[in-house]
Amino acid sequence: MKLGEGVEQAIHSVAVLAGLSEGGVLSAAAIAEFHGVSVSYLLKHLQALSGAGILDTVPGPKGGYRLARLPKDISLLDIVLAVEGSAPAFRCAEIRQRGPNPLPGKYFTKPCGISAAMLAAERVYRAELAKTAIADVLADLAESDDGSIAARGCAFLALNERRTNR
Amino acid sequence: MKLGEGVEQAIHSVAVLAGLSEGGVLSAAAIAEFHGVSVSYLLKHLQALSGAGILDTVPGPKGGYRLARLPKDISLLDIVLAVEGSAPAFRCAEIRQRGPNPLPGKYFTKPCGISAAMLAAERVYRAELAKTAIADVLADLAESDDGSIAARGCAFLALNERRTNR
DNA sequence: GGGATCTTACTCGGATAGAGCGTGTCCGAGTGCTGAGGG
DNA sequence: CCCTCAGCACTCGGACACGCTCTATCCGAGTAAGATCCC
Repeated sequence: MKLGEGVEQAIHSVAVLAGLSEGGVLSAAAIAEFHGVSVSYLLKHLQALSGAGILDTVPGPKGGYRLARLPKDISLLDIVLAVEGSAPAFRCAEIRQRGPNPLPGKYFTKPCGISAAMLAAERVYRAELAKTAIADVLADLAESDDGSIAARGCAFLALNERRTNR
Repeated sequence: MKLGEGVEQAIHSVAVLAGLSEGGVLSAAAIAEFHGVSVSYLLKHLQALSGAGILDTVPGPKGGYRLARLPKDISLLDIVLAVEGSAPAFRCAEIRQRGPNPLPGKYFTKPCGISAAMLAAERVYRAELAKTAIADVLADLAESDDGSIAARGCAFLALNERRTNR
């Protein structure tokens, strides 16, 4: 029951990317510097997000990343699944079918009740994450912020945002 | 986002232990054989359950494990937390406070909205697990079972259950 | 002066080492049973 | 025959290697910008 550290980096990266204007991109190096993390490592997760269709990439000089969808259409679940993989956390190995005197498989047509309960809890978890979009997170932040955090973000964007003709 | 393999073993072990009669115990070796898993490894998790107050241990020859509470008072969450630890899956490292131009900490009195959303989802997950008790799992199994699975379990218990005077 | 072309520098992308944690195993401490010996 | 006591075998408990995933890093392929050269 542990989430990798890259999840936090990925979510924050998406949040920052949500702040740039139409047609603007941000290089991975800039995002990494803003968060004080390793560039190479952040790239790994940005690539995962790109592969999942959450981010678009612009290659070449003056290239970088930008959102592929609107912030309101990117949920936390999308990001978590892209980075951590979509495999369920609980995997039933059907150990009840092992042991010295295993029953024929026909008696185990119904999935294990334990597995069902665990997966049900996981569905609830994912549903909760799916309810929260990046746009919601930004809205909550703007509400509690007196302007300082937003100002720092804007200053960073003004310095590092790149316009692209595509 | 991954649960250890021991969680499944632990839950099934508790389910088996729920089937023995008042005052009966089951050795770790018997449980491991029934599930076809390593004895030494299962012991690790049984000890965790014991330390969490879910199981009682009876030392010495003819000793073993038994439930410390009624099956209806043991939730899946109890078992998962005992085996996996109670630390939250998502840990906020506050990377938004890092980087080249960090703001003073006083601007970050409110917890990170991202962290709040992730932890909220986790609370929902745990609440769902807490709703399901071992007794519920056994009841569901008895409902879909034609008797074969229960019969195998009873045969195993009759062979390996030990009476203790304590 | 304008346009095409070549070089160049910068970007992302995938393949490659190292660390931490889960997995699997082992040996030691503790305890109740069991048998022998004495009363 | 019954009680006491010592030995013992079996149990759980904690300490010890191994493998895999996550973390962190490097080098290579691709591309658009910019300078250069020709018309």
